[in-house]
Amino acid sequence: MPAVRVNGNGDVRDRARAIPEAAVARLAVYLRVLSALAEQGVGTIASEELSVAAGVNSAKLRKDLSYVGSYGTRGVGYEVAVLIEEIERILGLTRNHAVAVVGIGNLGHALANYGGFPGRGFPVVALFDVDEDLMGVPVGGIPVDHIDDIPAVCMAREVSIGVIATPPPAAQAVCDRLVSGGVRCILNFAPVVLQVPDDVEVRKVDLAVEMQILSFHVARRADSEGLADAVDGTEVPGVDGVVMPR
Amino acid sequence: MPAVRVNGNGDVRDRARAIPEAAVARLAVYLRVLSALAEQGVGTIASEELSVAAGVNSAKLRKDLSYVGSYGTRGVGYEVAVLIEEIERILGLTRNHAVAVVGIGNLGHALANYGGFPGRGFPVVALFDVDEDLMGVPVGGIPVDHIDDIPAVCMAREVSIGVIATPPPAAQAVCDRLVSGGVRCILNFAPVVLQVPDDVEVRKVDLAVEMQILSFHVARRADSEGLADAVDGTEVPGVDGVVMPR
DNA sequence: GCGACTTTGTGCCTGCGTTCACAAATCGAT
DNA sequence: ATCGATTTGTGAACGCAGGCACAAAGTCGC
Repeated sequence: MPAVRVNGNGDVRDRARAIPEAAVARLAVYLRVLSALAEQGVGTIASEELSVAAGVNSAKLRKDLSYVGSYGTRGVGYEVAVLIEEIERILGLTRNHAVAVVGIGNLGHALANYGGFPGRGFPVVALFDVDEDLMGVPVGGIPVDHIDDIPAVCMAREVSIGVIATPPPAAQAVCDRLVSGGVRCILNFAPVVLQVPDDVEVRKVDLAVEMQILSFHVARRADSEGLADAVDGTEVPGVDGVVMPR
Repeated sequence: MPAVRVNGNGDVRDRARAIPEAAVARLAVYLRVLSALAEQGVGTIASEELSVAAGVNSAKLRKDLSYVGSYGTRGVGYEVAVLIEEIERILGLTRNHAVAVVGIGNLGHALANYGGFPGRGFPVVALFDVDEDLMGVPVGGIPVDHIDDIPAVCMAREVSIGVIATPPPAAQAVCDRLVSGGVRCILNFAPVVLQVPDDVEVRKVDLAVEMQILSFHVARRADSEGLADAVDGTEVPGVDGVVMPR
């Protein structure tokens, strides 16, 4: 995080910088909800209603939207079309972002076929794998290249987002090649902590971690119940073998 | 979120409650790194080294571990085996958690075949879909049931974690059925904001949102560069693509 | 045109998570 | 047995994000 900003007049760059990551994630959600509303022909919506649909507090929603700018009308609400446009602008969705997928296994295959990629605006322009048998084979219309060619191909096709869907051991090497190919944003599905230069942005999607977090919650619940029983003495008859190790 | 706790003496339940969600996610990462270390025959490790491998600050790592308990030896470090055991205990990984996967499309298929599910301990015990052609067909060894049977089957097989991999329109209905089947933890891959009772825990994995966040970062970079040029008037002629922000 | 009503935008407070920095604990060498 | 080196565990400070609540702003009805 850079130093404190003393500005008062927020130019675009400062404002963009200032948007908290959490808010950006929510903006993407708002955008989806708004798109659905637009399709239903809704022209205007109030923060209260939108916030419910997005599953957040209405004050938070308004604050998030204020990062984007002031596009609401007091006493009325927000114009859906305008909001969509502005959020897309902030998120950089008015421009296309070339995507490269590395690792054409189960997941990579699914990604490559995901028809233009979620939400559109993310054309897949390159696929990579180590498997010699896959070389040149078109998957979802794009031929697979060898991972050794990552830097050259990414550079040539101006890839801005790299998706890593390889087995864990290959991930770091692949990541390094993407970086040397000029890719500064990476989406990592491999269960590995990637080491990258400061100016590279990595987002990870980690199934195992998600499952374990849920496991924690399951365990926590079981603990509470178990202890509650112990504390208030309420014997729950039909629990069927739920014994707590502490 | 329940009310504030006035505790001061931390019994197990409170401690479990007290672990911040972010810390839980990191514990899962530490666990993975530790497992790798154990396989390499490492017996003891210091917080500093472990923190680097996990990509976090060493103070944060120690604090995270302190939520689990005091299992380090000052002047030496942590015993890998002990740490693994304790983290597994806290995350509830000493017990199996039955998983149900709903939506046997591209992703659902991949998940069902994921051999015991990431990291093990998460046996898939039920599969569901709407497609009549899939009924009874075994995928990864488990026959597919109809989504109408979700409540009954989940109840019977004591499913504790439900995974939603359906198209967006079906997600909420599926979710409702899982909940009525007693499932309290849900992993949602559908790009939809699920509405659930307070006592149900939902984690979402949203590809479109991840891509859009990355898009934001790409755009932010582009903006900075563009504005930097505009502001200081420095025309960058032959940069050949590599421009450093900052 | 004016007043009542609605809804935005935001200043301020609160609380949580991160980071710092140091005392306590342990080990190994002398 | 004592001292120095090392590393943990945590109290305290800090900073950021979330939530409340209200003033500003605009609409609609009369």
